[in-house]
Amino acid sequence: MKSKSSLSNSGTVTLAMVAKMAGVSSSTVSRILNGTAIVSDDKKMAVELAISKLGFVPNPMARGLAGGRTLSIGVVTQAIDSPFYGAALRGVEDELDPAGYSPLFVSAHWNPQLESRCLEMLKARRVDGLILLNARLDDKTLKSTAKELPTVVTGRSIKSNGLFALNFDNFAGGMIATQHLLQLGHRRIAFVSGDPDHPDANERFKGYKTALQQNGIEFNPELVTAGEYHELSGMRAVERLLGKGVHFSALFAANDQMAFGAALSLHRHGLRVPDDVSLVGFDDLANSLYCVPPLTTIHQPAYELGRLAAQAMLQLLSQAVPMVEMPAPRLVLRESSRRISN
Amino acid sequence: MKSKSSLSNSGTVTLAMVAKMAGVSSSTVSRILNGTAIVSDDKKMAVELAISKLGFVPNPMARGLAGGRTLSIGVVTQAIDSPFYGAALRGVEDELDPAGYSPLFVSAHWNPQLESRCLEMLKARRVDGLILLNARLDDKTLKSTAKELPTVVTGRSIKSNGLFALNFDNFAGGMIATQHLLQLGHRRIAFVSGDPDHPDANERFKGYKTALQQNGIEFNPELVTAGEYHELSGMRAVERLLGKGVHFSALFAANDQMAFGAALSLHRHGLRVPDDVSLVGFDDLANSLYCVPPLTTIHQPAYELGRLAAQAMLQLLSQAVPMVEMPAPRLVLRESSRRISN
DNA sequence: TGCAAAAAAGAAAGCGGTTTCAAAATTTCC
DNA sequence: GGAAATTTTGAAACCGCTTTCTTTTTTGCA
Repeated sequence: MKSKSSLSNSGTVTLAMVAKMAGVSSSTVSRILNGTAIVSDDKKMAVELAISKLGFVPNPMARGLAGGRTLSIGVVTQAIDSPFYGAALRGVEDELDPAGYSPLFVSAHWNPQLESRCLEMLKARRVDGLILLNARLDDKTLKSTAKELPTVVTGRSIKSNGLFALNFDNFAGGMIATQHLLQLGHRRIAFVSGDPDHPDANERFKGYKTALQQNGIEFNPELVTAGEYHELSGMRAVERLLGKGVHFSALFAANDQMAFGAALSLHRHGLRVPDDVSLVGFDDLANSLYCVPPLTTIHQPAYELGRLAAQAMLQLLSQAVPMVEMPAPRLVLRESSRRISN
Repeated sequence: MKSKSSLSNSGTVTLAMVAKMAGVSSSTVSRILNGTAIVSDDKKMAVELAISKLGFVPNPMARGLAGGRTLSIGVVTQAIDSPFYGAALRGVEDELDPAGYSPLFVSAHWNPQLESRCLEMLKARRVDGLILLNARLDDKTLKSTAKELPTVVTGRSIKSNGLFALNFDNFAGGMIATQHLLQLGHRRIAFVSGDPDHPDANERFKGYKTALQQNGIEFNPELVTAGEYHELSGMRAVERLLGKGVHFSALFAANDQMAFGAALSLHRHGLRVPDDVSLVGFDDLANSLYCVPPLTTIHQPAYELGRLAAQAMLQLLSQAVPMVEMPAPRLVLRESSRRISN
C-alpha cells in the first residue's frame, strides 16, 4: 500500500546519481571506479566527493551482470565443520578479503556426485574462480573445468592450463613420522591408514613403508589396518589390532582425528600413551596441542594451505603464473611419543 | 586472439534462447521459472523441454538485479574454524540448500567493528537476509539492520520487527551441570567462566551460582576464575587455581574448549580426571566424545542451532512468523565426572 | 450466438552497472 | 596558425532476467 519503493530502490544510491551530482556521465564514474581509463583530476575529485557524500556502494549484481565478473570465488571443501578444513577456509577468507573477493563456501562431503553438483552451482552463480580443497573428482574433470574457470586444487599434483595444484608432501610426512618412531627404538609400529580413495592417505602409507624399509625392517601387513579419517574409525582400528592380539609398541595414525580415537581406545584397554604405546598423528589440528597427552604429529599447515590456495587464485586471476609453494612437512614433537621402554 | 567469446557469452544459454526455442516470449519462460502466473500446459512443456535440451541455468546476477532478490543469505559467524561454529554453519548450509538459497559466510572474530564491516559487505552484496551467530553488536544496531533486512540472531533474546532471536538456555545449562556435580557429592566445585562480554557466559555462571545456592552451598569467589573460551585460557585458569592453593574436587568449565585445556593442566599436575577431580564442560563439541577421558558436558546442539536459524530465516522470508524453538539443554554423561572419592 | 469479463501471452521498460563507439576537447607538429 | 593525432568525455547498447502494461485468446453467461 505504500506509495512507492517497495523494492530496494528506496535507500539505494546508484552510479547514475553519483554521476548527476558530480556533473559527469556515468561512463566517467565507472571508469574512475575501475581505473579503466584516465580521467582528469578535477572530474575525479568531483566524483569522489559525490561518492562519499552519497555513500555510494556499487551493486555487485549489476557489476557482475555487466562486467562478467562477480568478485566472488567458489571454494569447495569437504566438510565445513571439519577442524582441518575450517582452518583452511579461514586462510582462504583472510587472503581473499583484502583483494575484494568473497569466498563462496560449499561442502561436498567427500561425495563426487555432490561435488559436481557443487561445481554446477558455483558456475551458475558465476564465480570468477574455483578453489577445490582435496577434491574427489578425477583429473580429467578438473582439467575440463579449468578450461572454463581458473582453478586451484589441493591434495594432488596435476598440471594444466588455468589450473594450479598445491600439494603437500604426504609421502615425506609419512616417512618423517615413521622415522621418528624408529629413532625412538620402536620396531613394531602399527599404522592406521586413511581411506584408500584419498591419494594423500596412500602417500602417507607409502612413506610409512619406505621408512621401515630404509631401516631394514620388513613391512608387516598385520600391523596395518584401515581407518576412515575420523575418530571412530581410529578407535575401531585399535580394537581390531588388539582383538587380533597384534603386539605393537607404537602407532602411527594417518591423521590426527584417528589418533584421537586410537588414544581413547588404548586408554580403554589400559594402555598408557606414551608409556605403553607411542602415538603419532598427522595434520597437527588445533586441539592436538591440548589433548591428553598432547599429540606428536606431522604439521600440515591448513591455514597456510588456504592462504596459499587463495593467493594462487589471485595470481591466476591476474593472468600470472602462480608462484606459491607448500611448506615442507615437519614433525611436531609433543608428549605422545617416547623412547621405547626396556 | 581467438575469434570470439572472450567473455562468458560463449557457452552461456540465456532465457531468451530458451524462449526462442520453445516459441514463446521470455516473459512466459520467466513466469514458468518462478511460478509467477498460470501458463498453459502445452507452453509449459515446450519450455521445460527447451530448458533441459539447452541445459539452461538462470543467471543469479541477472535475477538479483531484475528481481531484487539474490537468493543468498549472509551468515556472520565469529570464527569459521571454530568447532562450535563449524557445526552451526553446516546446519545452516544443509537447511538453506534445498530451499535454493546459498549462504555467504563471513567471520567477525568477535570484533564488533569487524562485525559491522561484515554487515556492510553483506548488504553491498544484496543478500536477502542476515543470520548472525552470537553477534557482538548491540541490540539497537541489530534492530535497525532488521528494519532493512530480515534478520535472525542467536545467543540473545530480543524481539523486533523482522528480527527473530534464537536463544539457548545457558542459565539452565549451567544449573544442570552444577547440579550434576553436586549430586555426585562434590562441594568444592571450581568454575572457569567465559569472557564476561559474552552474555551466554554470564548466564552459565549464573546457573552455577544458582545451583549452589539452591543446594545450600555458599558461593565462594575463590573457586571461580575467568577464561576466554579457548583451550589455553582453560589451562591458565587451572594454573591460577592450583597456584593459589585452592582446593576443589570438581571443575565446571563454561565451554568444552576450556575444559580440554583444564584437563591437560590437571594432567600436568598429576591430577587424574575423574579420580582426583571431576570435570564438566559445556557445548558438547564433536571431540568431547573422543578426548581422554570422554568429557561429561552440556549438549548444545550447534548443528541444529544452524538449521533452526536457517529455518527461521526461510520463514521470515516468506512473511511468516518463525515457529522454531531451541531444544532444552541436557547433560551428556561421560567419563570425566564421578562420585566424589571422599 | 454474441459480447463482456477473465485468463494467457507478449512487448517493452527497467535493474545498475560496463563498454563500445563516436563526439568534443586538447595536444602535437610542420 | 591550423590540420592531424591524441586524449577525455559522453551517448547508447547491452548483460540476462523480472515485471508492468498491453494485446490477444478464452471463457462465461444472457
